[in-house]
Amino acid sequence: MTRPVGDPSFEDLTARARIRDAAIRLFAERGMDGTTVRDITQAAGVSPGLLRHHFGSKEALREECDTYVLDRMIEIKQELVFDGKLANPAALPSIHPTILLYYKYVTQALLDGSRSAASMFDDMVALTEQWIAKNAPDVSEDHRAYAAVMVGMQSGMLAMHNHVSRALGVDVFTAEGHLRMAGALADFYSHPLLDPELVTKARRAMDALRSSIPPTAAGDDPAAEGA
Amino acid sequence: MTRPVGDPSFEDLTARARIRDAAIRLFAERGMDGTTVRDITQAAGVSPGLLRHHFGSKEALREECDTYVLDRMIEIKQELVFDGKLANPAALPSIHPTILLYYKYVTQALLDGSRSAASMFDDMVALTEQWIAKNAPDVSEDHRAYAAVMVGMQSGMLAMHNHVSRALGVDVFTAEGHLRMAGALADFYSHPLLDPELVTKARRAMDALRSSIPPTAAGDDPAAEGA
DNA sequence: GGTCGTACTATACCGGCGTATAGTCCGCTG
DNA sequence: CAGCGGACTATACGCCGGTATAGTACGACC
Repeated sequence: MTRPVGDPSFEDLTARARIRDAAIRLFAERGMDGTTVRDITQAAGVSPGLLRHHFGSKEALREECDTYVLDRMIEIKQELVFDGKLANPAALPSIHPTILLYYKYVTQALLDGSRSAASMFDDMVALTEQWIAKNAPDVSEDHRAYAAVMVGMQSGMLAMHNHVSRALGVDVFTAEGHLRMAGALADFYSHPLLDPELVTKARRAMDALRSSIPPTAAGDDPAAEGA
Repeated sequence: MTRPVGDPSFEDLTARARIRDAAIRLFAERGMDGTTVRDITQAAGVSPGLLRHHFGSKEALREECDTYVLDRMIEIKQELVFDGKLANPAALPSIHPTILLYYKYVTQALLDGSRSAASMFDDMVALTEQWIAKNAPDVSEDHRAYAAVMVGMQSGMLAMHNHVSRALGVDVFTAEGHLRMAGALADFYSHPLLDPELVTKARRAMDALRSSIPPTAAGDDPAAEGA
């Protein structure tokens, strides 16, 4: 009831920090819209008014959580790189369990339309594109699309974490589940699944289609939804 | 204002069908929680009460939309396979633009926690697992995880469609954008990105970690959120 | 032609939401 | 000790969500 705090550093168990931490956890779990101000303050053990007093609004709190989580993430990663504790980022969560929560948070933030998370996404795409250009330029002719798809798939898989977890029988946001997922991911990256010839044949068919498609398409187009 | 209908088959422009179609479009666009009953009925050009009259509740409407979309999807795919119009499912959207809307819908349904969509996900994982066991058993030792990750990545990437689209400069839910995405995806499947030796080395490090991890982990664990 | 069922509207209800405001407690400073 | 400011609570306001209900228009059937 009265908020079980784990191991907060001493000067950080102020009510303000408790609200922020509760918000991060709840935003990560249920998303921004799925979390009410009252949920947060109840989890933090304070009154709803205090949230407004400290943060002004729910939106402002969200932005503060965004920057906080993002800062902490790069902080943790740099720290680990400094200590040289690991070469493989996939193994990171098993060392620093809090980062799994942050992964979850950022994933949700992407779905919720957070601008900070979106720009982080863009940064990752840019970095991936550079990495490909330098280390594996032959994997695709369209480096940009390749990078975007890769980042989108990785973050998207986390967005589907409950379904993936259900299929796996393990929560991918636990160290154990995350490792299993990372293992499959490694296989994915290292072994070609499809025959390249078959793919180029398919691509040729796609190219043929591309020229012959009607200009209209679905999506947010208000027309063109048939029965 | 009064609902621009595209090309509904005649007996299907009943108000009931209009409500369903509007709901499908709005659910796909904004998700279940982001769409209000009044939004739907306004888009369908009817009064809010009529939704309740025909469907009973918003939740019941959602379920009907779910089954409708899923049925239509397999119907369309079977039809296309029957006609032999294509061998490559990635090119499908350019032929049948409505299916892009359905893709979007199912993706959102997965995020919204729809049971029908979840069981569709499970089916796809099972099918993928079988396919791998038969056609590419050497890509991984953990066929289940590989299949789950693969399906999760594909559907998840669509969940991140706005971010991927932003990075690409094209909406991936248009025929043009979808083709570009599919192209990158094909590269992804056909060319190994990482050196297998490097991966097996990383995997060995992961195995070492797996035995030495603390039993606790983040996620929905109420404790263990540090400062 | 009366009645009955169905499609449909108008409007009200109730709860939960984010937010605003008034007020209390309390440690610090002059 | 007076008072002042920040942390914090209690409570209320306005809005909007899904839902419920009463009522209307109209075609079908006996």
